[in-house]
Amino acid sequence: MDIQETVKQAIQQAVTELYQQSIGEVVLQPTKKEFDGLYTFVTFPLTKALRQAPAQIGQTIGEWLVANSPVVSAFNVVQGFLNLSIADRAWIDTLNDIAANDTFGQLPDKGQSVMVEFSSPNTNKPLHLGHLRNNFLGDSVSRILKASGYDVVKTCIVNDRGVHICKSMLAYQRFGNDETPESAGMKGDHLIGKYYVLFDKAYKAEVEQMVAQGTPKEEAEKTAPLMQEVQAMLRRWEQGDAETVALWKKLNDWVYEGFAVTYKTIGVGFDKTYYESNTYLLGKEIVEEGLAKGVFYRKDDNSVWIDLTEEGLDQKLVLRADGTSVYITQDLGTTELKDHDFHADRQIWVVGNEQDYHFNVLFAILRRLGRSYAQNLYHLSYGMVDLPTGKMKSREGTVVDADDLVRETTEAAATAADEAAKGKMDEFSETEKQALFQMLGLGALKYYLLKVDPQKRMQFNPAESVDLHGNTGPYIQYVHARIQSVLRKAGDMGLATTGTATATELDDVEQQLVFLLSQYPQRVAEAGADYAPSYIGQYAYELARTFNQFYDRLSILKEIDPVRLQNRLVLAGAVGRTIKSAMELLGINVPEKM
RNA sequence: GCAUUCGUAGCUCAAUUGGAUAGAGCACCUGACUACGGAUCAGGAGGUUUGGGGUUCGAAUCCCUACGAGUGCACCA
Repeated sequence: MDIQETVKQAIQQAVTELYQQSIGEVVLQPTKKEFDGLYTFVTFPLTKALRQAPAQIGQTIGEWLVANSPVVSAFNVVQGFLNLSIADRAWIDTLNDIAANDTFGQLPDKGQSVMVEFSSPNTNKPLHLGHLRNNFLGDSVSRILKASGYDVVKTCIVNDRGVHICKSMLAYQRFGNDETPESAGMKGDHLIGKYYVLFDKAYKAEVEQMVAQGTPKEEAEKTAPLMQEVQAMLRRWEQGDAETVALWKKLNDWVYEGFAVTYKTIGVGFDKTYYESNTYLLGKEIVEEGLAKGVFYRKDDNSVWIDLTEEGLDQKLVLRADGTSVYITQDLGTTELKDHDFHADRQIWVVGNEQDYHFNVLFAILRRLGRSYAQNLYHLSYGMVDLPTGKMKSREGTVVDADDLVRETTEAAATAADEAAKGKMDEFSETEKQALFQMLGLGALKYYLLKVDPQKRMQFNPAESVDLHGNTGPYIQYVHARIQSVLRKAGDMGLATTGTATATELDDVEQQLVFLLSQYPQRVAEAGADYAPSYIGQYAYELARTFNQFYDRLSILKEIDPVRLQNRLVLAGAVGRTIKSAMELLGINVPEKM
């Protein structure tokens, strides 16, 4: 059993014996650095039940613990805070348990499955910075849930049909001259994005001209010839017109080829991909069902609605007067489809917070319809990414392209390595170097986007995102490389780098390191429960930073006492593996050398 | 206008969910290298947690209010 659990039970027993009362769940917090001890028990909440002053309770329980618990070695009381020190022996046992555990951080199987939907791109333009936050979040949350003991299914729903792709198709038809990704020397997604921009320009010019000739702006936007043609094209697509469908397939395939390259580079993938062209007609049967159940109602014009004012929401249209479906109708259908396909115990959507209202409505409708899975749906809503110059706006060309960004961070890592590596990578081949630079660049980028609480809006500062110092991905990667270097050297010296630590005493910073290691499974569980990769990022940084302090204050290989030396090697190994594990939960790889 | 999220050091973010003197990084200043990897470490300076009220042993966190910002309020997706 771990130390924390042992201490909690000892406190419960102490209260029972000393006060003849039982308290509920005992909460321990890490002791603040300026005080002695590693665990703190707050006694204020007990004053009423135990009818004693907080400090007195702390003193009484503390004395009992030192006398009766083998793991508690000392205590001090500050006001209502009981700070507990733990015996070195207990920490060394803990370290050995961790070192011997090949799957440390992997929590027991929960026997439940979770479906995580993320990425979900449109096929009319390449991925940008906002998509990266979405992809990294979805990927990391999937990994964390898996480590938390869930069976995870990663899904993506590609928005491959509709007005937006028709705009690119029309522009390509007009101005494309049969250009291909090969002939243009562009990735397919970028090529199609180019035509999307071209459409927008031509369309705006038309509208402007009409306005100049006296047409009201709103009317011009609707009746501009290009817009009319796009609408006509969408209708032809929906009717299955062969030529239109062929063009649509050709352009979408180019986009998928481009996306595939990006996904491969950033290390993200899916177990199942849905295409909206296959699912956009779903949901109508559910509308029929809702009408029959009286959950929906039909207006005179034949449109179908639901009244959600009781839930604090509005009246919402679920089917148009002409019988066609809207966004929410589709989502009702796809949610049902996903449930049918996988029967997951929970469905999660990683979607930006601009759609908070949409998901409130979606979940409310499914509850009204009495779907058994409706209680287990969760919208992982994340904040927008701003630039130092303000919001990203595709119209104003201030969008940061994902491929460009990954390339730039990789180049920045290469530049930095020239200055910092000082010959450590001399034996690397050119491809090994490139692989390392990409690992570091991506590590910097992923860590930068994941260290912030997902729910919060965040600012993207390009200079900070490629920084290698301080609270960054490469800092943590560096510590891993550093540990591996020490272990390699120890191997060269003929020292055993695995095995059991037999020391009886620990330095403060060693104790602190083992304590941090022991917290890892709990942090994984919390990150899973809150869908918060940021917890893992902060943990990895704290562990790496504490290791650097340990490394600076105490020598490993120059330690003359063989018992202490062995202890430090086991400790370093365990820290290295835990850093690697934590970074994997963020989708970040760590190097052996850098 | 209605709904909703948010406001913490110069900047970017934390704060174990109501606990101790609010912590990190960047930037700035000062120290430590013929090194177990200095892509590091140690120290300094930097705060009325947007303002004002309230709840209690205790508030950045909960409630009210003012101000400021984001997002949503389509028969688009």
